[in-house]
Amino acid sequence: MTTDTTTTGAPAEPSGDPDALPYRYNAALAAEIERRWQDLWEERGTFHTPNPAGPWATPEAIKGEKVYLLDMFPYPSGKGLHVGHPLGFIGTDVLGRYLRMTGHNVLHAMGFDAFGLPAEQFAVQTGAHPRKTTEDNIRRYKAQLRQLGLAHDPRRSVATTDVEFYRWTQWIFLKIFESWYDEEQQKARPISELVEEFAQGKRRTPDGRGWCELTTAEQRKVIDSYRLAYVSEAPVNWCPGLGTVLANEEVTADGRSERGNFPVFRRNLKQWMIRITAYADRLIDDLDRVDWPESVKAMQRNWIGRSEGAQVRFPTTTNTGERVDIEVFTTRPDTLFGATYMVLAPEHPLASQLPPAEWPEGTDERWTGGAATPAEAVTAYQRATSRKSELDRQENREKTGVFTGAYATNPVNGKKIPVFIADYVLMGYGTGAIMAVPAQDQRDWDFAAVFGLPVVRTVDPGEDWDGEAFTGDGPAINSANDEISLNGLNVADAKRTIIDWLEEKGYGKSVVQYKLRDWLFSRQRYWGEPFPIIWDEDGPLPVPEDQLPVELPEIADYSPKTFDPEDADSEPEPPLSRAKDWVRVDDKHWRETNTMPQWAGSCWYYLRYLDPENDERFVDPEVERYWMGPDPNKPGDPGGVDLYVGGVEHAVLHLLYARMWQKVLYDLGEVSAEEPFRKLFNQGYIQAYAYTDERGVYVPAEEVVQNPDGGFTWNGKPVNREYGKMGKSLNNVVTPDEMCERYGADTFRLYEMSTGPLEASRPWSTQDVVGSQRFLQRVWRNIIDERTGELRVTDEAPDDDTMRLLHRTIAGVREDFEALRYNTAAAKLIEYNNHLTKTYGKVGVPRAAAEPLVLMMAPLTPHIAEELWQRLGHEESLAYGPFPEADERWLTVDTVEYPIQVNGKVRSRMTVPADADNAALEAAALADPKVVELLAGRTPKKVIVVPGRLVNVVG
RNA sequence: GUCCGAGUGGCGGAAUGGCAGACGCGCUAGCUUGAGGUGCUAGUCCCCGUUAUAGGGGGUGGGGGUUCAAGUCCCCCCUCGGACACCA
Repeated sequence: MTTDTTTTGAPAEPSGDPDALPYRYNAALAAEIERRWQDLWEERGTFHTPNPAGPWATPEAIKGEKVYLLDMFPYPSGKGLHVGHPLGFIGTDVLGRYLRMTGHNVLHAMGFDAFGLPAEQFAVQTGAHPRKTTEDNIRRYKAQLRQLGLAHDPRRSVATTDVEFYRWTQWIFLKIFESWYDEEQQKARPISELVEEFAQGKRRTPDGRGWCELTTAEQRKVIDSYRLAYVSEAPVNWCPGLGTVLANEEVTADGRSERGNFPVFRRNLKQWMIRITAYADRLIDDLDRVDWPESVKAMQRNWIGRSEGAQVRFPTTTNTGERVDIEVFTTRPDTLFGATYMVLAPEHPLASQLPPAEWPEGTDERWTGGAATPAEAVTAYQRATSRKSELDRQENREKTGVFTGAYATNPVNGKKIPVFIADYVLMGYGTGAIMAVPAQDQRDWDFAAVFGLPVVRTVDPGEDWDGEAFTGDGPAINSANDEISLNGLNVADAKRTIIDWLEEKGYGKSVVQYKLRDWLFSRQRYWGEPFPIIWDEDGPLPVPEDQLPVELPEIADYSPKTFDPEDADSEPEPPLSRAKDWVRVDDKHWRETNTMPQWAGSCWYYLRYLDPENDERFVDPEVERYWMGPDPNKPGDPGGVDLYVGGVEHAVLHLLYARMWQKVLYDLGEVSAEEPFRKLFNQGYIQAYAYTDERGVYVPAEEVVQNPDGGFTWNGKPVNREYGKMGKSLNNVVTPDEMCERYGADTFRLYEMSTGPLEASRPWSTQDVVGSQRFLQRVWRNIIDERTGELRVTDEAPDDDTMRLLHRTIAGVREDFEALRYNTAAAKLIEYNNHLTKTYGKVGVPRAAAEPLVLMMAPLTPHIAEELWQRLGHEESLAYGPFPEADERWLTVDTVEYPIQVNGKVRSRMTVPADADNAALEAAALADPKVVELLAGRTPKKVIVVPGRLVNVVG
C-alpha cells in the first residue's frame, strides 16, 4: 500500500507532527483506502443482489430474509449535492449494510428523477439538449454518491428519462387509460369489460338508448367518460408565466405557482386528468394499514378531505317564476332547524337567476350593498369578487355579501329564509351553496352579526356557555316539526334521524364529499414523457403496446411558449406541437403534444429497481411478489417496500400519486402489493447558519468566527446570523466532496450519523467533524502501529471486564442499528474503544476484542472496517458478515451496584450479588450506614425494591 | 384559527416511569512540539461549602396533578417549527 508519499519507507522518529507518522489514519490514507475498496466492491459485484426470477434469475444465490430499502430518489440538479442531501442515503446504507451482515437479502438501489423544468430552462438559455444536461448531471451525482461508499446495486440504477424506463411509464399510463373504476366492486377494471356490459345491456347508456343504436363516435364518447385517464374541458390552473397548466397541488395557497411564483389563473382548458378521486376512500382507509408517521397520514387525510354529511334541497323561485331547488351540502344536517339564511358562492349559476326586479318590502339597508335593485347589487358584488385575488379573499376575513332579493324555503319548517351571495362560500367545494346556521357555525355567526340575521340555537350549549357559535356536542333543542323531533338527541343521533327523514320525504340524501380533485396530468413542456396517445376527430386512441416507446422528438426550440405572467387569456402551446412531422401520423391521426408531469416516473420507479433489465414486462410478477408482496404472516399487510426514507416535503404529492398508481396496477392484477410503501420514515434535514454583513450581503459562512462575547464577526466586522437552508445564494454550502477530501468518507458518514437521530433536523457544523475522525484514528491506532504499519493486536485473551463490556456493546449496538438509532450505536462503539485504549493502549489490544469492534463499525464506516478486517488477516470482505453476536454468559454479572434512595433521592450506593432477592436487597439497604443515619432510628413506612434498578426507602 | 411536532449544559444530543446530561464539539489545565494544527492525559450542569477532601442544596420552557419515584404519564399556559387554512 502507499500512504503519505513524503514519509513512505523507513519508520520516522516520533516527532511533534503526528501527521508525519507514515501509517497514521488521516485524510490522505482514508482517501486511498476508500478509493481502493470502492473499486473492489465494484469489480467484485459485492452488492449485486440476486433475484428469484426474471432476466436476472439466480434463485440459488438467495440467502436469508429479503429486505427492500428505498430512498426517495433525487432530482439531479446542476448544483450537485451538498452535505444535507446524503443524510437519508447514508442512513439507509447503514441499515442495509447491517442487515446484509446479519444474513438478509437486501435490495438497495439509487436512481434519478430526471425529467423536469430546470434542464429544460437551461436548454432554453444555452441551447444544450436537456438530455445532455440531464446526463451530465446524473454522472456528477453518481460520482458524488460513489465516493460516499453507498452499497447500492449499481446494475439497478435507473433514470426516469431513460427511454427504456419511460417506455414502461407510458405502458402503465395506457393501463390507466384502458381502465375504468367499478364503484360496485370498488376496483379498476379493463375498459373492455365495460364495453361488454354496455353491449349486453347490463349497463344503461346515459340517454337510455341501446348500445347498438349509438354511433361509434357516440360509443367512444361514453367510454371515454369512464376512463381513469380522461380528457376534460374543466377549470384548470393556467400559469402564463410558465406557459403551462399546473396541478392543484402545485399551486400555493395564495394562487401562485410553486415553481417560479407566477400568478395562476382558473381557465377552462382541455387537459388530461387522472381519476384519483375514484380512489379517495381507499387512499384514506388504507392509511390504517401502513406503518407511516401519523403526521403524514394526517396530511393525506386532510388533503383528501373526506367529510360525511347530507345534500339538502331548499326550494325557491327564479326571477322568471321557475321553481328551482338550491342544493346545499352540510355536515350538520342536525342543525337544519337553525338555518336562518342561505348563501351562494358569487360564481354560483343561480346567483344571477334569482334577483327579482325590486328589493322586497322592508329590506334591511345593510343587505343591499347600496344598490338600487337586487340584480345590480349581485352583479356589482360578483365583479368585485372576481377582481379580488385569492390572497385578498383569504386575508380579509371580514364577512361581506349582498342579498339576492330572493327567499328559499327551509324544508324542515317551511320558513322563508333570505338567500345571499358572499365570498366566504366557495364554488369549488360541495355544491357552492350553504345553509347558514349561525348558532352552530362561527363563520355564519360572524356573517349574521354583520347583516343582522337571526340566530336560533338548535344544540344546547349548556348554562355557562358565553361564547358565540357552539360547535360541540349537546342535546338538540328547538328542532321539531309536526312529523319529527330531534329534541334531546345528541349530534350523532340527530344527524341519523334527520337524514332518514329527509330521504323519506325526498328533501335530501346522505352524501360524502371530498376536497380531493382529479389529478391534472398534462403539462405543456418538452422535457417529460410523451403521452402514448394519438387523436382522430372523435377523440383519443391508445398507441398499441408494441409501438412503445413513443420517443420524444427532436425539436429546435424546447421552451414552452410563455406569456406575460398576468395575461390570463393566453392559450397554452406545447413545445411538441412544433415537431410537425412527428405530430402528424397520417391525414386523420395526430399525436398528443402534451407531456406528463414530473410525478409520473416517481409513481413507479421503485418497481423498476426490482427488475430493471426486463424488456418483456415492467417487472417480473414473481420478482415483484418476492420483494414487495404482502407478508402472509401479518394479516392485513398491504405489501410494499419495507422501508422508504425521505423528507416530509413529499407527504402529499408524490406519496399520494404513487399510492394511486400502485392501486390501479393492483386492481388490474399487475402487482401483488396494495400499497407501494409499507413503512415510511421521514428523515430530518441538515440545516446551516448563514451570515449577513451590515449591508445585508451574505458573507462566506466558513470564515465567520464567534467572539468570546457570543457575537459573530467576519474579517473583524460584526455579522448577523440566520438559520435555515444551505444554498449558494446564502454563501454557506458545504459539499460532501470537501468533507471527503478533508476527512474521508468514513469520517463524514460517521459524523452525519452521530449528530442525532435520523429523524431530527440539525445544524451543520464543520468544526465538529473532527470528533468523528479522532475516533477512527484511535481505533486505527489500537490495531495498527502508526510508525511501522504492523498489526498491534495480541493473541492474549481479553480480561473479563472487557468481555462484559464487549458483549453489552454488541447487544446495544444491534438494537440501535435495528431501530435506526445510529447516534447511540456510535456512542457505544466509542465507549468500547475508549475502554480498549485505556486497558490495552500500551500493550496492544487482544485480537478477540478488536475484531468485533471492526465488524460492528462496518455499517457506519465500511471502508476503514474492510481495510482493518483485511489487515487482521481475513481474505473475505465483511460485507456479508459475520456480525458479532452477544453471548448471554457475558451479559450477566456477579455483582451489581444499586443506588439507594431515601424518599426518592439517591443517598447512598451498595454493591450486592446480582442474584440477591428482594428481601436481601431490602435488608442490605436498611443496613447501609448512610440510610441508618438518615432514618435516625425511625422505622421506614415502606421499602420499594426494583430488581436490577434501585431500592427506595420511604421514611 | 385548526391539526401535528418539539422545548434538557455554551452547542449537537443521551436517558424500558427508577442514579439527568451517555457520546461528540467547544472550553480549561497539564504533557508533547522550535511553533502551530485534526496529537496525548485529565477536568468541565449551576449554587453553597472546604487549603484540598468530604459534604449540602437546586436543576430538563412555566404552573398544577398522578406516583414510593416524573425529562418521561395527565391537565392548563408560554415559546419555536411544520402542515392546512372561510372545505360548510
